[in-house]
Order: sequence, then C-alpha cells, then structure tokens
Amino acid sequence: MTTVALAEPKPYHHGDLRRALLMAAEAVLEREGPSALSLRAVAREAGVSPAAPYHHFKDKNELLNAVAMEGFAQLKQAMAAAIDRASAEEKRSSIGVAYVEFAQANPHLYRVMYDCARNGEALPENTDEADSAYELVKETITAAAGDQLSELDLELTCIASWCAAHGLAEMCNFAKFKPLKDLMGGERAFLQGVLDHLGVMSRIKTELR
Amino acid sequence: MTTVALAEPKPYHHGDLRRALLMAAEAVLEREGPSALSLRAVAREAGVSPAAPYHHFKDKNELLNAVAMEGFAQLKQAMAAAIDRASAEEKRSSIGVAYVEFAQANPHLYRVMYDCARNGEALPENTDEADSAYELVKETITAAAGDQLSELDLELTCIASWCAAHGLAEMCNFAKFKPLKDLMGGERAFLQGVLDHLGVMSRIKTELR
DNA sequence: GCACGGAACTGAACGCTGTCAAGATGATCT
DNA sequence: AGATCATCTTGACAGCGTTCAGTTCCGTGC
Repeated sequence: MTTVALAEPKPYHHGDLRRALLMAAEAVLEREGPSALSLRAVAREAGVSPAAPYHHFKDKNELLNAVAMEGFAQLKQAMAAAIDRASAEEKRSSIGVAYVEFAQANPHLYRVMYDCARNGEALPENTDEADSAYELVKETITAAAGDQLSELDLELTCIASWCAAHGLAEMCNFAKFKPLKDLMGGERAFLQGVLDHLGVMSRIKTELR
Repeated sequence: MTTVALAEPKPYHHGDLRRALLMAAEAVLEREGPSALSLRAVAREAGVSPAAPYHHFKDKNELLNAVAMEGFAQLKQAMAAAIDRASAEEKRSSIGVAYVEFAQANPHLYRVMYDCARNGEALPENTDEADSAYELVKETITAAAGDQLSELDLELTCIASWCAAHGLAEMCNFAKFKPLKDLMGGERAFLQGVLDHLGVMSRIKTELR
C-alpha cells in the first residue's frame, strides 16, 4: 500500500517527497526493524534514487531525527488519550502505563526516538516534541499534587517519573522477567506493579529514620 | 600504548587475540565513540587483518556482546566499591548514584551494554554478567528491607530501582537538565535528588486515599 | 508564448562496512 | 620429519552513506 499515486507515469518531481520519506521510513522500521533502516532502503521504499533524500534532509541523521520527533508526537498523543480515559485519581498512574505500553507497541520507533535523543546535544531543535510530551506529564503531576510540592520537588518528581518509565520501557521485554509476568497474570499487571514499587525504598528509608 | 609486545617480529599467531580484540574494542570505543566501533576498526587497532576476528567471534554482534559483558562486570565492581565505601544506612542510596555515575563515566561503553541487552533475546548467555550485577542490587535491598517485604515486593522493588537507575543514566546528560543541575549545585546533587523523588508520587497517592 | 533560473531528481562514483572462501603460516603431536 | 589443525591473510562481494555532475521539470518575468 504505497502512499503516492501509481497510475500516473511517475512524475519526475514527487510533490511531497519529504513526507513520503518519513512514511517510508516508518514502514521500513516497522517491517524490518532499526538495523534495516538505511537511507537507501527508505529511498527504495519511496521509489526514488538513493541521492534524492539529500534534497530534503542534510543527513541520514536528520531524517532519523524527523522520524523521532514524529514518534514523540505519537507518544504524547497516546498519553493524552490515556489521561482522558482514566478517572481523576488514576490519571497519574495511567500515564505511566500508557508510556510503557506505547514503547511496547512500537519498539522499533521507540528505539529510534531515544537513539536520537541521546545524540541530541548537537541538535538543539530535535527535542521540541519530546519537550511537549514531557510538559504533559508535568501538567498531570501538577494537577495531582502540585499544591503539596515545591517547584523544585515538582520538577524532580517529573524527571524521576520519566526516567523510571523510560527505564521500564527499555527493559520490560527482557526475557528474565517472563516468569514474573506469568506469575502476576500478564503484562499490564507487571508494569503497574513495577511502577507502584518505585517509592518503596524511599518509604522504607523514611520509616527507618 | 598498544597492549601487545611490539619488539617481536609480529608473530603470525597472536597468542591471545581474543583478549586483545576486546581491549582494542574498548580503546576504539573510548577514543572515537560507538559509531566508529566497526569490526574493521577493532582489527586495525589490534594490528590484524579484517577477517581475523572471525576465528574468535562468530559475528560483530558476538564481539559487542563480549564487550558488553565486560562492561557489566565493571559496573558490578563499581557498585560493589560504592557499597563498601558507604555507611550502613546509605548503602542502598549510594548504589544508585554509583550506577548512574558509572554510566556517566563510561557513556560509550554503557551504550554498547544496553544495545546488546536489548537485542539479547536471541543470545541466551549474554546476560550472565548483567544478572550478577542485578543480584548485587537485590542483596543490598534485601539487607536494607528484606524483612519488611514479601518475595514479590522485593523483586518488583529491585526491578523498579534498576529501571529508574537505567532511565536516569540514559537521560541525565540531556541538555535540558543543565540549568537545574546548576541550581542544585552540581551533578551529584541532581542525581541524588532525582533518585530521592522516585517515591514522591506513590507517597502522595497514599496520603490522598 | 517563451526563455530562463533554480529546485527536484538521477546515475555513477568514492571509501567505508560486515562477511566469506581460499590460501598461507606455524605450533603441536606422533 | 611429517601430518594436522587452528590461526591469520588476501582478495572478493554486496550494501552502506555521501558527493557530484548532469537531467528534468516547475514557476516566474518578459
């Protein structure tokens, strides 16, 4: 199912190759995984020559960054939908599960997203969408507990939540967790269980003092 | 500063090329980063032909896995040292900081470690060292709070701690956190602050109920 | 209605990569 | 000494990212 008209005699100028390349990239990514996501493969998928993408992206890296931004936009959307679905008191909890489940549903995309994010120092603009998704988390946490936390505590709590979610997203598919998941009755219970235990240590520390 | 004898007339048989390749890989990794870590570059660094590594590793991937296992061994060592240094009540806290600081001190190695770990489904043996490091965390948490937690809670707490540490390790160098770090008076304060806030949300949730 | 400037695209080329088959080398065992 | 066998080299292959000279076509000014 290609996205561009096939009947026409393949016009020399593509119309919107930039968008077509992004969709081709996501198609290749989903079908063959990150290791097969070469510039040439994307160009092939879009039906253009290997050099064509260079008129729309400086680099392979710049293409990947665009894919990553698209991914962060989707992630934000998934989290927003989860918030809408959840009852007031479950909003904060459901956003974490939604985050991890998005990563599980789009493992290849998620990988590209963070490969780009880690290299992001050199590319100041590439985190716009990531920022926007982060803000969504911040709003949710503020709504749940904003009046109980200082500005600094709020920020640190958001960062801690995001880090925990990211860590879980990257590791939740490790084979070693399989038996535990079965024991707990499924993926979602496992995810919720881990997220619920983030505070256990600090609570114990508090009690001990 | 090559690691193998230079004076000798370059013996055809290398002696211990496997180890030499691992050291060469870590050297290349430190000097030029993960993107430059090609099989050929490693062979070049070790002073052998591009095909030589294939007598010691099935794949490029298998070489990277070996590097990753070495990295997990070093990580375990770093955490163990931190535990030894810390007072009894700070052991659990210091292990998290040690984890993240190891990742910051060896960013390239840490990246290879988790790139391998994520692909690990196909390679059953490659997590031995990671397992061993995980066990160290489990022992520490058990020592701190074992009697207060069920077996399941203990396991979930360990996983949650590891996930949070991993997430922080991957994200703590994001440029957006720079101002906050300065405000808090340095890297270590920031790390400790984030780790200390992991439990904030669950504590608030508890209070609200 | 038409030339022309410039953007979009192609095709061929460069050096790099991972991998493999065939041959050279030298340590080891009998 | 001779045979064996793992080890290492040489040379080759396809595929990669990237560049560059040329081709095609769209939009604009006349």
